[in-house]
Amino acid sequence: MIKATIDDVAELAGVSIKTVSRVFNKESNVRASTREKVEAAIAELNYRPNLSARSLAGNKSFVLALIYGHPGAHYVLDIQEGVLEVCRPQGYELVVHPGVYQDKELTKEVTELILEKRIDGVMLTPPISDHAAVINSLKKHNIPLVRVAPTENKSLSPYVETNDQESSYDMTCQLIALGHQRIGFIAGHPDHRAIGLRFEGYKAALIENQIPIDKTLIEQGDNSFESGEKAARVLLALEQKPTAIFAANDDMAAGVMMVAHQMGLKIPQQISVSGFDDTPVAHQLWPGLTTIRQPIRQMAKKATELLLKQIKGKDVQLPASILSSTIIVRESTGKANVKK
Amino acid sequence: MIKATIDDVAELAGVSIKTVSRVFNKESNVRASTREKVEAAIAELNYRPNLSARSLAGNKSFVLALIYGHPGAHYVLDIQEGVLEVCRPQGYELVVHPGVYQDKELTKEVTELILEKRIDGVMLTPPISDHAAVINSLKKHNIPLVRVAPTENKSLSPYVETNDQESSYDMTCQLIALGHQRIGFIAGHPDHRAIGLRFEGYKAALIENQIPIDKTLIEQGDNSFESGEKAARVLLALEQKPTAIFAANDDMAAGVMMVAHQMGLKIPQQISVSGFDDTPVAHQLWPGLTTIRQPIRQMAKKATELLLKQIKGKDVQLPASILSSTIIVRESTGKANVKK
DNA sequence: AAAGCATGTGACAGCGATTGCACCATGGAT
DNA sequence: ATCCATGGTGCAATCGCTGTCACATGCTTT
Repeated sequence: MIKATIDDVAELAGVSIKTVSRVFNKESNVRASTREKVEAAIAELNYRPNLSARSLAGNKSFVLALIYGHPGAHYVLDIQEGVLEVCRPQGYELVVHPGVYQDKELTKEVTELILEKRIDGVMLTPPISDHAAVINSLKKHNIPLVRVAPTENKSLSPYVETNDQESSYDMTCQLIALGHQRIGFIAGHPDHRAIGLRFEGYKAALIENQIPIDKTLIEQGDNSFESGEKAARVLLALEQKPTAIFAANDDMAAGVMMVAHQMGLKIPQQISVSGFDDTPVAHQLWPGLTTIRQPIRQMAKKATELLLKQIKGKDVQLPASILSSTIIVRESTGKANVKK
Repeated sequence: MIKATIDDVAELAGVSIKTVSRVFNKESNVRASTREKVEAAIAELNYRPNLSARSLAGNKSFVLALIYGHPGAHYVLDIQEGVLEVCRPQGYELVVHPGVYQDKELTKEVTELILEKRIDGVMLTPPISDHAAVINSLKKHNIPLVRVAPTENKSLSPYVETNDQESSYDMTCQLIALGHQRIGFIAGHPDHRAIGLRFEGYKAALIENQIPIDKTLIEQGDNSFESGEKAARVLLALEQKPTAIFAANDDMAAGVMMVAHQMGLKIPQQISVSGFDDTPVAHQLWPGLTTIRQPIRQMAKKATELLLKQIKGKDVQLPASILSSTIIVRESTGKANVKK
């Protein structure tokens, strides 16, 4: 099956190639009857335009780039598949690029990629969605940009986000409602600003409930399992142990559970644990981890729509949509075990 | 920074564009002095050929496709990044396509993708590496193909694989050495043939050690955590319980551990558990899961090299390289607790 | 009835590379 | 001295599409 070209279609339909082009690109000023003729010819020949020719002539590539940091394989893959789901049907292809936030070369890497591949639009995921140098370079080259969950300079580009802060506020309130007063918090990696908001939610809930914020209950993690373990060892060695620990992501929460198990603490009877992200590990742990699920795929889909709109020259309004996360209650949280 | 074209380079170097093209494509019959002049001009202008133009004229796309099934996010992402690491420096881009093995449309989907995007080469990962219809279609269209861990029709294309069977043989032997005689096995999803080999390794080890194969100790799973749970409930309810359970992947092993915990069985004192894959969950479980680590990224890199060789018209010899997996011993396995 | 204006369509020139072929040196074989 | 491979180089066509612009056509408007 050799591919038909625009000339074949034009000949079959008895029009010029320009008209075929117009029909294919849904331009206006084509008579309905002509359009139908052309469409029939397209269908009959199973015509697909040659992408390279299109790009070359039109100076577009029909390729989007997804620059991702590494907040976890499921997150990345979910985003990736969400993007594909939206962009493929619209004739756009996706190129992925794993980037390291701390890498000095990142900006150069991304810029080269964009220039060489003539990328039409770029999506940035956390933590790179807050990478100022990358964003600036993209803006300078005038590349349409959309960001997932940025926390800074939100006016620089359209974006999508979730109500992380609110969710962690809710989660904290829920723990308080279970009778917990000493709630430990393990913060995420400082580079990853979106995760930082989770800490704000925690604080807000304590304040709202007039529980003093005790700095000894707050540990800095870096999103890794190991950092969760380390923080848990500190928190659970306190004279006045917390009765609950809220980790800013599931991996760190898993670390907490590991330490609790090793110390022979019963979850949730002696210590409640909750996480954030609802990664698969959350329900594979024992007991199941109470956590917060983000609508990752939806965010990606929404973001892709915003990006394509920009590319097509439509105005995109800020601020972009906020999608809601959900608390998933499992067995790792329970009533506080307060000594009388 | 506006991109230089081949004409700019030719002018600066004082040669024709044809010669620039020859230099860039490392063709022969260029005088060394000319080559140097051109290379200097390329460097000075920071010239990068326009991909679209190259594709159009040369009828190549410089794009590879990775068609992946879903054996787990880490596996997929590892493969993906391994491929990128090799193909990018050689000027090839990657397009990813999540495919569902059971999807009737998969072959059509892949074929369309290949035809529309003029993909230069395709990589298939398990379980799609054994999808006969997809492979046939690719062969029919004469697209260079490489497969990761195929189990059937290995002569159809170059491939890479690991010694899954041998590793699970080793793992089983190790359990036997710890005194286990009743070793349960939870098999993987039947579509995923590579995982099937793991069962063969288990059987071989038993036979070698003259332990009768007891069908009641063998359960069918489907790679999911839940199927591991279900299988474990059956195995651990047996009158003659196994003293160890070997699951064909980590997720199922995690399910086993969950059930064991729920039943109050101590791991590994009362029941040893081992998995396969060394996914992150393996060391986040408590106790840490003894498992087998595959060199996923290396496989991807090797496979990409094989693919690019084919594309460039070099002969690739079968069979392809076998990379070794490693047993990772953690705390979930221990001496058998045999009743006297 | 003439002018003006949208609407519909096609001819043709690129886009920036590759590729086939012609051409010119050069040096060894005859 | 002549011829012929052979290495080295350039001209011009080509890939399949889009964008510009000119040109028809049919309808209002005066």
